[in-house]
Formats: sequence, C-alpha cells, structure tokens
Amino acid sequence: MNVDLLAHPAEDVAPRLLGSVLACTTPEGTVSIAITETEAYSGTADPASHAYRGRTPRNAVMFGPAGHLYVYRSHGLHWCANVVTGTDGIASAVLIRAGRVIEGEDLARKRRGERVESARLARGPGNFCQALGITGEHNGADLLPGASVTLSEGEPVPTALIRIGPRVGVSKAHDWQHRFYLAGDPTVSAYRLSPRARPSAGA
DNA sequence: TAAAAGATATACT
DNA sequence: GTATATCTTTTAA
Repeated sequence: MNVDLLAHPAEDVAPRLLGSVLACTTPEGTVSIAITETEAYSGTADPASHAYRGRTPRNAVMFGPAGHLYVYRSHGLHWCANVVTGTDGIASAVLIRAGRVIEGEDLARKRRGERVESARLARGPGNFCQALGITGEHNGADLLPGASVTLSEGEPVPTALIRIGPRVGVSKAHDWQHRFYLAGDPTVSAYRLSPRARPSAGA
C-alpha cells in the first residue's frame, strides 16, 4: 500500500481501504484479512474520536504520519486497530471494523475458537484484532512491507458495492455517515442494530 | 489522588 | 434484547 493513498482525510481513505488486505505475522504464523468494513474518525473535529480533545499519550499515533497502526484497548478486554491517515500533525484514522480471512484461517480460528464460523472470525473490531493477532504491542507500528503488520491493496472492490451508514457503538456523532462497508458481505458486522433499524442504509 | 467513561463481545433471560 | 465482565486513559479536585 502506497503511503500516498493514505495521506488523505479519514473519510476519504476509509472507503478505499475496503478490499485492502491487512496481514499480521507472528511467531505462530501469518494471518491475512481482506477488509470489508471501516469507520472514519476525523480527529479533532470529530466528537467521537479519541483525538477530539487534543493530543494525549494514547492517541499520539493518530497525530503522526499516515501508514501507522493505532491500537487501543476497549473496555479493558478488546483491542481495536486503526490505520492512521492524513498528514503528520493532524489526527485522522480509520477504524478497521471487520474483514474476511483469506490466509491463515486455521490460526485465526485457533485464536478465536475452534467452532467459530468463517464469517465471524473477524467480525467486529475486537474480533478482527484477535483473529489477526494484533495487540497493544503493535500500537504505533509501521505498515511498511516486511513489518510484522502490513497493509496491501488486495483486490479492488466495485464502487457500486460500497455502502455508507452511521457509525456503530459510539455515543456521540452517530449521525455521521462515516461507516463504510461492502454490501451483502457476510463478514460485515451490524450487531447491536436490528436489521430493520436501518432500512435506508442498504437502499 | 480519585472517579467516570469508553470506537466491545458474550452470556443469559 | 438486556445485562455484565473488565481495565486503561483522561479529567476533575
């Protein structure tokens, strides 16, 4: 993945990351996941962003240059991964919410549970990280080729399949249409939203 | 120094 | 569908 493609506002990059492949290599092996769902966090202008109140030790990575990984712990249990976008000095990141395992499914299932169905291996931010093997150790990691975590372009997805909807799981600015996902993909998470709660989202 | 809130996932009713 | 586990970061006194 060319860093130039990431050096744009999060809401600009988020849809372009759909179909991209995030790969994580650990001593256990490599797991690659094609991204099917993302969410844009615009930084200081976004009330729901960790960077809204300015730079802090935790979110410092988001203010850095594009092409890095911002990993944080949610509710004490789960890891959530973001790809830093935009310009150095301006907070901007794309949360990776879900994806489809395309390599290392055995390892992913081993981490998530033997009886987890394929479509659920990386559905939801926390599960995505667990399947991929991303932890807090990867916070701030560079996504350059050869690194333990890398981002590559993967197969391009038809623009017609890209859907936009309200963000999930945030208590602020949930009206912002900053969630991007692939229509009809079984790996897309829509949990906590009843199917008929967003009638116009798929239209 | 102390308290509250948080970009969730899972189990149970 | 609702309730709960669990801990880090941030903010207020």
